Amino acid sequence: MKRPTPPAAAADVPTVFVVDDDEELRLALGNLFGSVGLEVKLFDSAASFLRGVPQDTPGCLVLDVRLPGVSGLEFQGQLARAHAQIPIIFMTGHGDIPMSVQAMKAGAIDFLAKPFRDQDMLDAVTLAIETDRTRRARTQASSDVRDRFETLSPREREVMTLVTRGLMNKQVAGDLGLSEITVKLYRGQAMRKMGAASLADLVRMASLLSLHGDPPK
Amino acid sequence: MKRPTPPAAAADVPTVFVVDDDEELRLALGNLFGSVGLEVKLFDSAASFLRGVPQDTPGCLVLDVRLPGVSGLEFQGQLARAHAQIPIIFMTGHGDIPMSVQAMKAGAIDFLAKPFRDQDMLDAVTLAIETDRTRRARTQASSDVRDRFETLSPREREVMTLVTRGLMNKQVAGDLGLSEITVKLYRGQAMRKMGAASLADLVRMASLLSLHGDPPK
DNA sequence: GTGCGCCCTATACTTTGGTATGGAAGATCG
DNA sequence: CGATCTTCCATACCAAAGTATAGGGCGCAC
Repeated sequence: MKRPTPPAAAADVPTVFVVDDDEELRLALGNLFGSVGLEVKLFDSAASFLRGVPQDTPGCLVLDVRLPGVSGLEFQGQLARAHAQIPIIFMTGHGDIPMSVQAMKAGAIDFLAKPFRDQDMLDAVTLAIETDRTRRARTQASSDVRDRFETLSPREREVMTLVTRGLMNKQVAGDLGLSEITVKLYRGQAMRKMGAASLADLVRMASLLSLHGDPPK
Repeated sequence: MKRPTPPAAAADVPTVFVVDDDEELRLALGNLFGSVGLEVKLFDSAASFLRGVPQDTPGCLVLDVRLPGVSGLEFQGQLARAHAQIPIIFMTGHGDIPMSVQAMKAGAIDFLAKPFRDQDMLDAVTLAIETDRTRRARTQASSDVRDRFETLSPREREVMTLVTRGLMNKQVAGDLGLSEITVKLYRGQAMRKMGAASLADLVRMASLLSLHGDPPK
């Protein structure tokens, strides 16, 4: 199994991660977010952020575009490639339009030019955290199902796939070269292991797992 | 019924709609898009675009931010409110970062500062058209299902809802105060009218219709 | 080897699902 | 008023799904 079921029950209080090499601004942002009751962690570079945040804490990232080492935009790309889906809010002192557009295309929540108004930053962070919360809820729901699916034996998986496609037991049997009674057996086991109370449930799980195609977008 | 089933078979050749008050640029863009085999229509204002494009032609909108009358950004908002989901590519000569960010947040495909490279514009348009094509395919698939769902009688709809939720016929009967045989009757009729070959199909249609909740995002 | 899990089947039986046919009551519309 | 639609039920019957019990063969790990 991948996820150790109780993943250390990561503190689910949302945290704002600030990455900026300007200490003064860092502290100012720390105060700003602290003043509205948010948890904050400050970093002076992308590298130290990576070092300091191995766990999967919910929250968002407030990132300066110009950083020592990799730029903010490059860092965004790295995170994306690593499938780290933390919402990002950019700040910049010397940005231009193409830069902001690139960041937004890559999924940034916002892109603020310095100096920005405190309220704009707070609004962006609020939205980012809400976004992260929603995404996490969805992700976990589907990964629960995925975990259960992985406990199925190969045959059980095949049967589940065909059954949720709408085939009758005898058709599944034909396709897999089995007898109908065997299909019934695996079908029942799949239902039990997946925790599906009905075929309808199982079909929805199959959808979540994209067993047939991705249409549900 | 809403959609008259055969909706005049709208020409499905993608069209680039250009809205800019600078005639010189309009013509240049017309040539550019024409040279790669795209259909193009040119407009000098948002109003004339609205007048000239009542149908739902697939394609994308290349829009100047600064326009006579409403601004490009306002126009984007208007289209969104009117549920016109045509992908938009902005152009601007005097834009700034907040402007571009606002446009991107509102779903613009790209935001190009003038002067831009022809290739950048073509890339953006290609992506926009692909986006529109995908969205249309999805939309139509679900609206077909929706049309069929509307031909169901109220009872048939109720039965379909409960059945696809995973209830057994007898449970549905109990919930609705019917006899089981009646439920079977409506269930069968619903399947036929919806064109579902199996319960699994029906469940997927129910998902598309959000009969139980929106989870599938 | 012994145990265990997966794979597969069979017999036997119950419960659901699904269809067909027929009939009855109320609503709506031309 | 008759046509049509929706709603509802019954009887009858068959197909499919689901469960239980009992087996045998295979591969892997202890």
